[in-house]
Formats: sequence, structure tokens, C-alpha cells
Amino acid sequence: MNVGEVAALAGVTVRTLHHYDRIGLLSPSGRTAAGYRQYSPADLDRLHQVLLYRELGFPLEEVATLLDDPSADPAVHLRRQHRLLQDRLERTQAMVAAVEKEMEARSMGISLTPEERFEVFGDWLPEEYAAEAEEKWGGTEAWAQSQQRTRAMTKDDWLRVKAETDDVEARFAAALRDGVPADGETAMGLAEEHRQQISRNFYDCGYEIHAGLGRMYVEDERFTAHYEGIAPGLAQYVSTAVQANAARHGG
Amino acid sequence: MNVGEVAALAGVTVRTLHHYDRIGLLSPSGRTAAGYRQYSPADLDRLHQVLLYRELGFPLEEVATLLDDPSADPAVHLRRQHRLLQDRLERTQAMVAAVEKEMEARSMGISLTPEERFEVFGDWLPEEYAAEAEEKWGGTEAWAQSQQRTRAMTKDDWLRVKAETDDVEARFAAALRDGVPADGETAMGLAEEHRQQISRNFYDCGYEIHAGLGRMYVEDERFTAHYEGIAPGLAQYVSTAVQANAARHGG
DNA sequence: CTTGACCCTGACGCGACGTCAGGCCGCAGC
DNA sequence: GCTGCGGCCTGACGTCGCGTCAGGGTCAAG
Repeated sequence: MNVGEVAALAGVTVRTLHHYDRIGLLSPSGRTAAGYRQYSPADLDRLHQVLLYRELGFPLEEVATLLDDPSADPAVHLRRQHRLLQDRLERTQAMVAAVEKEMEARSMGISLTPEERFEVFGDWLPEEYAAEAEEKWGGTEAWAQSQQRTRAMTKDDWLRVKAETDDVEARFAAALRDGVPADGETAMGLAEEHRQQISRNFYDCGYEIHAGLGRMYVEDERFTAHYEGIAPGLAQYVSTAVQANAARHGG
Repeated sequence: MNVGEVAALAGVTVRTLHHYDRIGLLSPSGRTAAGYRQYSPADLDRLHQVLLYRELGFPLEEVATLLDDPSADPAVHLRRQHRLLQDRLERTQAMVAAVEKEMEARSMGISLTPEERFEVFGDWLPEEYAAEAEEKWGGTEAWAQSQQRTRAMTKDDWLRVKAETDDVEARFAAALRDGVPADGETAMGLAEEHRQQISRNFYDCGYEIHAGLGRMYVEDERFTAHYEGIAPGLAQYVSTAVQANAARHGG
């Protein structure tokens, strides 16, 4: 199939398909001698996934990493999409309820407080991220604790927590810069501080959990990006330090 | 309240409020001596409306025209939002169903046709516009006819229809330019052609309906914009011609 | 062998902000 | 009184996901 047909079938414009091709999100599996894009059924499959994730609000770059993850087979995507769609359903229902509440209030001559009226917008920002996080960690004790504690935090609390975190990260970066070994006493000390910070602010972070986190810093691109954004090599450095510290206490 | 507080309450960034101020969508009702934005409760009300419409996918400019329409009291907005949210609910449910269908198909080893898989995306483009249109005309016979006929149209059909329409509109513009009276024989002839075109291509357009359409050309800004984009004064001209033609046949 | 629909690749534009940069408030603490 | 330090201000440029030409090749039908 050529672009026009695919566009008509999927309900997108040709330009959109060009765009997806250029950014590498969906490149047709073939071209004719004249350079015409040729889409295979597999390409259509992928397009379908792309459109679903897009509809759910994912930035295209993230859609690409999701779909290119070789450890995620189609069933994983379907389950995730199902969950995200149900989240959206709940959210929409909440908004419907809010509007109905307001209509009723109006008809009774009452007026709602600003807090009441904005609450449906308030904590939903991470529609997709929250869903993903819950998929990974939902149901665990740590997750529940974290949810409960962070919900109670004020803006000042957040700023304090962020300052603490920034501090430790900066000292990690300094250690890396100065050539301090990642599995040495100093770096392990920082790792321990890091662990205690998490325990204080989010959830009881034991050594095994901390070691798991450490692994994620080099495996999950979002964490990796965070640390590499501070200093190149920092993700690996922190990961090593955290795991060394865990090993020391664990065994 | 100053920007920061409003932003925190509504779950948006300060930058967003700056933006809404600059484009005139939501300008705080006051400023302090130092130039600090001061938001009143009424401003918060408006912000709430803005965020709801935004969430529903309306471009900000359109949100502004909706909210600035003096003929639309708060209740109108609430009803519209309620309808749009319910549309979204239905649509999301359809998508959930589609994903479930696909999961089942996969588990049975069957695979769906491309058409089946994309159909949920297909005809939904005008989430909001379609909803608005249906709100106005839904349930009428003309609406149903139009829906049925346009669904059956191929791309070529659309092009042909568009060419026809463009032709009549160009002749209307020429008449206007040449100073031909809008309620004269020539202009009424064009109006009659216009009416028959609609009847052929969309729905049985009698004289009363046509007269109603004519009124809309000067009352609904979208129609007005369309005609004024062709030639200044054309909206009024066509409107007059159409109504004169209807009056001639009606009485 | 032309015509008209369809395809290609730039390249610029746009909406709705994000993200600095440079500088002015406002109030707490010394 | 001064000095931070967070919050606010106004530009101004960057980003994302395309829309929209411009200039030109391709292909099936007549």
C-alpha cells in the first residue's frame, strides 16, 4: 500500500506519515523504484499501535521507545493500552460527575469553592506516567507508602526534598569527576545517604530494594537520562555505588 | 491571588497563565502597583472553563470566542461540556472494546482485518465539531439525510461537490463586485441554484430551511468568516439573496 | 502523448506552551 | 540599612507535531 491509501485507512494525513517516517517512528518497509513509500501489513500494525499511544497522550519519541523495546511483545502493549484507556474512562467519569455537581449547585443557587472545582484537574497530570509506574510497582508496599506520603507533601516539602536530592547527586558527580572509585568507601557513603533519603521521604528503602533501584539507573532510560544529564557516566557510577553499598550490608 | 497561587491551585504552570494573558484568553482583572497579576474569583471561574474546554480539545482561540459569546450563559457551557464529556466516554469505551476484541483475537490466534482495527479511529476526527453540530441539528430529518449521503461519498464526489460550490460562490462574488442588487433576479437565481445544490448533495433543502441557512451566514461567525474570506460583504450579500429568494417562493 | 491525480523532498509556519536571561519586588534576618 | 532569596515581570528563543506551500517527478487513462 502507498501513503495515500494508508492515510485514508487510518484516518491520518499523508504529511503525518511523512513525519513519522522522518523521525523514524514508522518507516515503510519498502520503496518502489520511483521512491514511493510501500507499507506492509506489519507497518499497518505498527501504525495502529502508534495511533493508540498517541491518542493516549504519549509523545512520539516515547512511543518509539515503547514499540522498539524488544522485551515488550504485542500482548504487553495491549494490556498497557487497556489499562490506560480504563484510567481515562475513570477520569472522564470523574469530570462528568464534577460538571453535574456544578450544574446542580448552580440550579440550587449554591456555588462551589475553587478547590472543589479544580480538584478534578489537580492530581492527574501523570495520566500515562502514573499508570506506567503503577503497572510496575502497583500493589507493592513501597508504592503504597510513597503514594501516601507524597500526597501529604506541601510545596515546601517538595522543595526541601529536591534540595536534598540535588545535594547528594552533586556530591556523586563531584566524586565521579575527582576519580573517586564507585565501589569505595566514599561513594558507598553517598549511596547510603541516598538510601536513607528515600526512606525518610518516600518509603522504607531496604538494601535489596535499593540495589534494584541501582540497576534501574542504567536500565531504564528515563533514570539514565536524568543522571547522564548531570554528568556523563554518572548513571553507571551511582548504580555501581548503590549496588556495592547494598552488597556490603546485605552479605 | 497572584499567578503562582492560581497556577498551583489549577494545576497549570505560571507560564501558561502568562500565555493566556498575552493572547487575551484570560487576563487577570487587576494588577498591583508593581505590575503583579491579581486574579479575582471570577478569573478563577473563567480559568476553570478554559481548562475544561482545553481538555476537550478545543483550540484556545475557539475557547475564547465561546467564552466571550455574550449570548451563552454559564449553563450553556455546562450543558455543552456535559455532552462533550459523554461523547468522550462513549468513544473511550469503544476503544476499550476494540482493544479487548484484539486481545481476544490474539489469544485465539485469529487476526483482524486492517479495516476492523482502524475503524475506531476512522470517523471520529470532529469530536467537538460533530458534537456541536449534532447539538444544533441532531434529530432533524435534514441532519440524518446529510449524514447518510455524505458517508457514502468518495473522494471524487467530494471534489465534485466542492467544485460546484466554489463555482456558485465565485458567481455570487462577481455579482457583488459588479453591484448587482442582492434582492434582484440575478442574485435570487444564484440563490436558487445554491438551494438546489444543497438538495442534490446533502439534504432536501426547502425554502424555509434555506432562509434559515441564509440567516446563519451572518449570525454564525464560522459561516461569516468563510464568505468574508472570499470577498468582503459577501456573507451579507448571500444571506440577503437567499432570504429574498425564499420569500419569493414562500409567499 | 498529454492530462490529472498522486508521489517525492525541502522548507517555512503555527499553536501552546517550555525554558532561559536580565531585572524589579518584598520581606526576613543580620 | 543592607543583603539574601524567593517570586514576579517582560522579552525572546526552542520544541513538538504536524499544516501548508513550492518545485518537480510518476503513472494510468484517454
